Amino acid sequence: MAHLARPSHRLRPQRRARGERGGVSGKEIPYRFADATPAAEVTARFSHLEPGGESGESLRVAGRVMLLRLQGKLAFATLRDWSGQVQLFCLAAVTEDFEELKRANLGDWIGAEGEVVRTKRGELSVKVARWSLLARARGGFGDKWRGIHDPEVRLRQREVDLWANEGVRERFLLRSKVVATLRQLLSARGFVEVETPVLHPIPGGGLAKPFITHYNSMHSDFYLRIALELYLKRCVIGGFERVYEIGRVFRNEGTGSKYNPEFTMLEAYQAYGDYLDMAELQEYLIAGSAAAVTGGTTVTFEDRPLDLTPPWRRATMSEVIEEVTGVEVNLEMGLAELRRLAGSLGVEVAERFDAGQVMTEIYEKTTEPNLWGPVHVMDYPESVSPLTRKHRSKPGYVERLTPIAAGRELGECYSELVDPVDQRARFEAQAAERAAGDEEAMMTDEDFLRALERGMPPTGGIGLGVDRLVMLLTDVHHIREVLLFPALRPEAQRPPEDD
RNA sequence: GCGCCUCUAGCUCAAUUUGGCAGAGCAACGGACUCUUAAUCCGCAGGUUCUGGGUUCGAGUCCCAGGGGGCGCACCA
Repeated sequence: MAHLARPSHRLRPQRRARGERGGVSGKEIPYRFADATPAAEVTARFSHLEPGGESGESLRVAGRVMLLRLQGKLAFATLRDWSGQVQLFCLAAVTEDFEELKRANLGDWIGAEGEVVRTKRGELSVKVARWSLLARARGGFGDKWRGIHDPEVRLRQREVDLWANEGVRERFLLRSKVVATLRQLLSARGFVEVETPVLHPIPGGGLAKPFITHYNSMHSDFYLRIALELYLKRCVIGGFERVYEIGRVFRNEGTGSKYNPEFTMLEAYQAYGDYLDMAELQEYLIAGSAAAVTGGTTVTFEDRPLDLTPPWRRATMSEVIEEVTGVEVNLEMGLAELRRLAGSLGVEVAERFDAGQVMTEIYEKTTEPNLWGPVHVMDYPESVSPLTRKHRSKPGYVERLTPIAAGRELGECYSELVDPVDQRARFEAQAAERAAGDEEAMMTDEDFLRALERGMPPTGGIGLGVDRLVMLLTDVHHIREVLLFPALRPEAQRPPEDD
């Protein structure tokens, strides 16, 4: 925000002018305000009260003053709590400390007690007999009609955004419902929720650059987890046949409209299942979340309808590439031909890429953003999937499938690699990649290999990007809109206030 | 990291395409008002136009540099 750079003494006249109404300061702030009725409940319970009607029933409400309409010996305040809004109707002859109440600031928290009435103009109100100031608000909270649009304030001072701007609280409430719904849906299928370490001695389970931290008492560096996978698989080996975790993972990457360095991942593993079983589970979770928060399985995204009703179409990577580009692409044609095709499609590929990496690059650049879907894209090349089991019938491919909706990858489904010998070979291939300069390649995890040697049954796994799912369901196009406190550059040093 | 855009009152925004006294609404402050709904009305304040430099008789406006912010690209989910 531009004015942060301005010397503070220039701001002082305005700072002084704001929030300086003195009267309410005489009120003592109580330690509690019990038994408040939520505004939404007041609205519902007295919906049949006629204009001008008096309910004869007194109750207490509490919330934040959003608007004040002062009218001499009358005053109206719009009070907002978590559930909704209700009007306070204050009369000089009825309301204790009436003159004090008129000096409330916008943003103040107030608790009030009085009879529920409906005004002559039809607004359901609490006719305030007694009231308490619960908190004073100081500082500019934006235009009362248009709110605050400065992204710098909205994101760095999210508490302001949450109450000053329409729809923001609702979006985060919806996010909470989505997460709760995912837990219910998984629980209904017998999945057990566990919590695994965030600090990893070796970052595994995905391809990404990790954050490094230091554990003093162990005199060694640890990594913030980039995935949940390896510990969850060890739970399966230990006998948790259906297990999941919803947790934060961390990847040392730039930010963007779809990227935040920490994000919330759901991973679930199901013994005796394969990637097709997991595709069904994905649909169940995604469509179930949509139904829980929107009432249906068709959502609107970017003004286009998106029907998430299961079952979704399944198509191979080769099929969808050909549909979108008109060009046939597959591993069988070999590295040289794949490179030639990539060039003709305008896709740049690194020197060290093998056939599978080139094919995946072509898919991600040309095809995925153009798949409205929803569709499950299946049969990925083996070289880009080091923890996935080889395809049962197609050499060079693995049993991996990604649910795509609105051109976005929402998650992953796998037939998990359960063979310790194969797994060791994949780790060694990754080590070679790493030696060749790929910072995202995996490190060999001997603990995990030893676990696999204890015996892992055929297992299906899924990953689901919770943030992206919420974006899809709320029709927002920046991940910051679904993260309460997104990663931001540290705030510019503000000159000290000298008053 | 590279490209494009942007920065005016506490907030939201104006300020003749092509330089000519920096404005409005809301908020704040003082006042009026017993049924308001972004209440209304009267009054009063509030500005280093992000910073620094340049061109010019004159710069919010044009040029250069720096800073904050946004959006694309790239790595990634």
